[in-house]
Parts: sequence; structure tokens; C-alpha cells
Amino acid sequence: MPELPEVETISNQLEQTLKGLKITQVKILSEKNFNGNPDEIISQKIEGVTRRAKIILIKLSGGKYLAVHLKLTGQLIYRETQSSKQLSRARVEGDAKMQRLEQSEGPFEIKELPNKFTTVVLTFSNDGKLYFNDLRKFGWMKIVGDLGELGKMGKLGPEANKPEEFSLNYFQSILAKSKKPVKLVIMDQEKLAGVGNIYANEALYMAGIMPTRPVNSLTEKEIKILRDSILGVLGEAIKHRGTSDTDEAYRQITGEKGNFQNYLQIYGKKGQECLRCRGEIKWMKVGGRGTFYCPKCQK
DNA sequence: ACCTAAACCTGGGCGC
DNA sequence: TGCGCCCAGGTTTAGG
Repeated sequence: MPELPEVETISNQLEQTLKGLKITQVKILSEKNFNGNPDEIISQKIEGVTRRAKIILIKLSGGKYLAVHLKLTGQLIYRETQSSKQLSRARVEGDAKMQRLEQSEGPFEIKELPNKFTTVVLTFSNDGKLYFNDLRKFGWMKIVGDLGELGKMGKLGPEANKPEEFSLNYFQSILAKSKKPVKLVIMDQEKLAGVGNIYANEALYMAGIMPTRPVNSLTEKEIKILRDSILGVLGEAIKHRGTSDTDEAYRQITGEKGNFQNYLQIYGKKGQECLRCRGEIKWMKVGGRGTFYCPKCQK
């Protein structure tokens, strides 16, 4: 699910929420989604939470990290209270935060936790709990000393939302070498970290470039515009706390949806009108992934 | 080195 | 209403 803006949002919220707490319990409900010895992290303090590409890194006082990848449908939901008694008390007392939680929408209405999709539950020294839910169970948690232990996943390009790392010079250098479709190159995590299917579609539309264009055919001007579009769309999506396009995937740690789905221009809009030319938005597969484009506006 | 399809899973939506 | 098929925010792996 989550791409850079969603993982950034979750990571920032976890940093705010978990920093300084100790892990008191690790309950594993799905063995295949937790890699490592859970006893190793019990009673360790959370020193901070950061992000690299689409990986969340929870730094522990023992020096290691609890790394989390949400893949397509992973969620991390934090609750300090969950009993129905507490819910009803919050209702009576008009607790704004709890009411907001109760009102969030979708089939996973996260009233009951853990639920059938919960794979791991971490409990902290304040009795708060972090629920790792994952409908498709592709996501994982892993105890690692550094990113190198993640194998291929640890080999990552510059962060796609950071202009200094993702420099124009660097972008030009990776594009000159290859005849691959531009969409595949900007989604290649080893070349550029954080861009996934939604934001690749959006950035290419904004830049007016066909997703299938061989990268070595891009003009200098197009390369500049594409870089600006990637930086721009990721920045905006972070501001709006990510995209919750469907009901079953990305949520903020409160259970609330993000808001960037209201600002998408091309992703998921097959058959609808292009905002720019009023032509029909088309769909095709590029590298096996669903790709939305406007044949008039993207060359 | 390239490309594609399949694999990991579960559920929603569509056509018939 | 039900069945079969295709689709889904990611990444790895197998085969040509």
C-alpha cells in the first residue's frame, strides 16, 4: 500500500507517540510476519522512529532496529484505550479523540482490536498497544542491526522527496543509461527510493510524459519537469497525510484515513475526463502494473 | 542484461 | 444470487 508519503506520515506519528516508551510485551499472531526473537526487544526503550524508502525503522535502546514493511495492506494502529467501557466513558465525557476514532469509516472499523487481520501486537509501558494489521499478510516486522541485513531491500537510492539527495545531476545520470520505460525506472527502489504506483502515475501525468517512454529519450527539459513533479506530488501528499484510496489499506496510526485521494488527478480514474483536455483517461499495463494516462496530454 | 509471469494472500467489483 | 475472473498501494524469484 503505502508509498513514501504514507510511510512518512506513519513514521512521524509513531515518533511522536512511542518515543521514550518501553516495550513490555510482543504478541505474535502470525509467525510468518515476524522475523526475529521477540524476547530480544522486551523491556527495551523506543529511542526514535524514522523512515528509509518504504521501511519504518523503530530504533531501540539495545542499538538494534525493529524494521517494518507494510507492503500493500499493512496498517499500524495505536490505541491507548480499547475496552467498550472506556469507549462509552469517552462518549459520555465527550472525548473528542475517541469520538473521532469511532467515526472513522471503512470495513475495518477498528473498534475491535486485535481483529482477524492482526499479525503482531506490541504493548508499551503506558499500556498503549500498537496493532500491526495486514489483510494480505505480505508485510513484515524484522529485528535488524542495520539495513544491510535486509538484503536487496537494503539497497536503496536517494529519497525521492529530498531535493538535495535527489539531485538533477543524479536523475540525469540514471536516465541516460537505460531504454526501460520511465515509469519502471522511477519506481525502481535501488535507483530512487519511495515512489510507488500511485505517485509514479501522478508525477508522469503532471509532467506530461507517457509512462512507456524509454528513459534515454527524455529531453533535458522533460527530466527537469519530471523531477519537479515527483518532488511536488510527494510533498503535497505528505501535507495531506497520504492517500487512502480504498477502504482496506492505508490508515494513519489513529485509524483515520489520509486525504490525498481527494487530490489525485489520474490514478484510479480510467474512463473519466482528463482535467486538462477533457479527453478520456486510459488504462494499460506497464511492467505488470496498472497504469493510468491521458494519451493527449502525455507524450 | 532484458522481460514476463508467478508467487506471497484476501477481498471487492464486475460481467454473465 | 452466484460463479468466475480480474484487479489491488510491493517486492522477490523463476524462467526464457
